Amino acid sequence: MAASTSKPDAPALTPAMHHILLALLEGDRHGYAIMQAIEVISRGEMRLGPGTLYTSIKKLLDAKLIEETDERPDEDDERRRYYRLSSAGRESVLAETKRLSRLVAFAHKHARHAVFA
Amino acid sequence: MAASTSKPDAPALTPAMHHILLALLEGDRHGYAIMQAIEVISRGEMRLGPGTLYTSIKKLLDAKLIEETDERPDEDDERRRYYRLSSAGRESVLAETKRLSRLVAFAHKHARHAVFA
DNA sequence: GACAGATATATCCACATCCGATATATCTGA
DNA sequence: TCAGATATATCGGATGTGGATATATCTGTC
Repeated sequence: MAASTSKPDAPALTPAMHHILLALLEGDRHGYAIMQAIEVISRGEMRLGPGTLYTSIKKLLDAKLIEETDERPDEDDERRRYYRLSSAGRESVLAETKRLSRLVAFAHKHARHAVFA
Repeated sequence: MAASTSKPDAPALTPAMHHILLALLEGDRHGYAIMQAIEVISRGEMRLGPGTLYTSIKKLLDAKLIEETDERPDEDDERRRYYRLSSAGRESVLAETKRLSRLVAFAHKHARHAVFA
């Protein structure tokens, strides 16, 4: 992955990592819920298998873009491990959003007669 | 790559393939020029090495998302091989743009106080 | 005309990423 | 009690990426 986010040496996001951060932008979630949220957010166009999901979570933890939280809702399944965005993770996903919005703008500029949602 | 474009069984685009199609949306180009255009379009955040570049071009040709053209400017370097978007390639890059614009909109919706370019 | 450096395509290999299968265990509802 | 969904985790194979290398041509300069 050659792409890097806006910060000088911010770790580049893979598509899987990007989607996980997006899911957490909406609120703290545990792994399995992140997987389901990604399917909803992407309208079923992005699906993470358990392999990609948990290895990506591990890498995001190592990069300190997400943190595991102690807080959990009442009557919760004790197997669940909850994650939240760190401030670096928030910056990272917003930088990636900015990067993608430039690509979208570029496509708009050069595509005539195209309709976008 | 689990993501698929809007068409029922359209081939999923890797980030490298996506950027190549974007470069060709601007106009017909040869391989090396595609590489340079991607660097400009992405503001240096995406760089394809020759390995990724030429293997991705080959896959796009196989998938019939791009075609090699005979037409070339006068006084041209004969080593160059020019490519253009097929109509399927055009649909594909616009579908990918639509997909990404939804992710951008999602991030906007859930990020407060964030500024986007 | 010789030369350097950018241009241009192409392939190889190592590494990163991704996906499905598998494993294990718990929760929920019938 | 049982089935199926939930939940985390790891493994191996397949795919994607990036840098090194190779070869050759073009351009400008001395």
